[in-house]
Amino acid sequence: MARTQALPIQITTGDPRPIGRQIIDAVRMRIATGALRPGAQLPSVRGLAQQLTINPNTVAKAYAELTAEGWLESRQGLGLYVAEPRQRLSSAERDRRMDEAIQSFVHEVIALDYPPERAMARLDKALAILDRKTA
Amino acid sequence: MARTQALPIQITTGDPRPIGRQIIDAVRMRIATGALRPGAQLPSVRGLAQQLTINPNTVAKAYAELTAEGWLESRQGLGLYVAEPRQRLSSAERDRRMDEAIQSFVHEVIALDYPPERAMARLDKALAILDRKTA
Amino acid sequence: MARTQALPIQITTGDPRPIGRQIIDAVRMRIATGALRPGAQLPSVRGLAQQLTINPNTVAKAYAELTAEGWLESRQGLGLYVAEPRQRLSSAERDRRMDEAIQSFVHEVIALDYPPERAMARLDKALAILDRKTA
Amino acid sequence: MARTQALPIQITTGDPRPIGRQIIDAVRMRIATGALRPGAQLPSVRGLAQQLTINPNTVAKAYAELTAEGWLESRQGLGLYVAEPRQRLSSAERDRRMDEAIQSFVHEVIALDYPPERAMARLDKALAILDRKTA
DNA sequence: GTGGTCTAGACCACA
DNA sequence: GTGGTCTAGACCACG
Repeated sequence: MARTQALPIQITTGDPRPIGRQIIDAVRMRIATGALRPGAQLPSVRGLAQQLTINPNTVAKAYAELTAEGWLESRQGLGLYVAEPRQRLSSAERDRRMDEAIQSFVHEVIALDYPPERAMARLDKALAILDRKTA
Repeated sequence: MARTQALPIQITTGDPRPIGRQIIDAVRMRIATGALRPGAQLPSVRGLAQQLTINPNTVAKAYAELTAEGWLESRQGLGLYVAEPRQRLSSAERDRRMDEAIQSFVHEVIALDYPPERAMARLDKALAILDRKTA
Repeated sequence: MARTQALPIQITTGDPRPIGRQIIDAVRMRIATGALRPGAQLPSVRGLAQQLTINPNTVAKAYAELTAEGWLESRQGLGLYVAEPRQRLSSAERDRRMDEAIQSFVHEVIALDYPPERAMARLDKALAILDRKTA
Repeated sequence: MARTQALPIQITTGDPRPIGRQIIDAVRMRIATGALRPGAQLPSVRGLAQQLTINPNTVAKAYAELTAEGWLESRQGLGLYVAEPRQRLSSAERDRRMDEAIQSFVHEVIALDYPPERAMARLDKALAILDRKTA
């Protein structure tokens, strides 16, 4: 019955990502950093939609993707909960997709003519939030 | 393996990027790594379109974006040439866009539950191609 | 330009599966049996929706899931194509999902009090379509 | 490991099935394997609901479906008992529903690109629990 | 109350 | 022309 304290998901109009993706990223981030632990309940589709003043279908679609990816699990009629962590993708697929992310990042560094060392330094700092999930 | 002066731009059907973006990325990459030096001439719109068997409009649009970004300059009636390097974006804008790229990368690391150190190591290796432009 | 001959996807109102799922199953079946080979183009979202007289969004969602699962890949502005086969899920995840399917089947055999040997025989026959993909 | 006469029905939150279905499946399984024999009494609606800490309505609905299917029979004021086995569905209907189950299984084998022989082997093993009801 | 599915129609990016 | 995203509102199953 008790919600998991606050889950202040925010959407930003200035953000280039579609709002569904913002929700997905935000939820994954909270799980990865330990702000949302396995078993925690998520805000209801309708509730979050109302809070963010967006369409419930957009929230439902985001939750559906997170469920398909194994981050959440639905308990019929009760709501959605954070699932136990499990390895869903094959190593090859993970490496393939990381390859794409790396290529994309490299292309952006080039496009901005950004100093590679500085890019690495900033990225290293940004990844620090994942260091310990026992936040 | 060593790429020299020619510009063997390849487009890959399996690539998730739209082909216009593939061209842009490829040209910027060649300039950034020194494979294309300032003053070098690019293949004509029609020539490249024919070579890649794609729509000339797609090539023209890619070249237009590269020109707008300051990578290329057109010499009327002669064709497109690699421009002298210059700073186009403000520092603030560059930092803002690098921020976006970093956030995007971090989100992918999270989504894949990829070991951050390994991601950094692979990225570092990928960025090595930019180390010295005097290749 | 040329479509891959006929792709007579059918939806049945009597089918208990939602129509989106019917599309997904049908496309996967055609790929698995070799009726659709890697590189083949699929009917357009709007085209298939019109042919089946259903909403284009339903088709789009089905195609999106097939793309997320790695069966299809989209080429911007050109359409959707059958992707090269690749192993996307980890072995553990595949075994876990097969476990669920087996449990579900066993429960149905029990519910119908169906002779297990006969169930196995019929299933064996149904799986025969996968024997050689070079149909 | 060996299950005897008690009826230690368990519901699992990680199970994708709704809990009402879990109850139905569990009871049918126990009857099919002989763990529950004709004439045996089932836990009361309220008792089971309390034991599983779920809504009594859910238990009542599950029992109602099992009664409708002919697995249980109610003796007014005394409770619910396992019924004598009887053929409820026509052969045609049983075959039709087995068809659906088979199709569903085949679709999952395809979706997972799971080796058919291995799927059959695992299923055969899972069905072994039904071999002799005189366990 | 919860999520899951479907329909309808709009707007955008890409080619 | 293509797919991708979002909104709006309806109906169903589950608890």
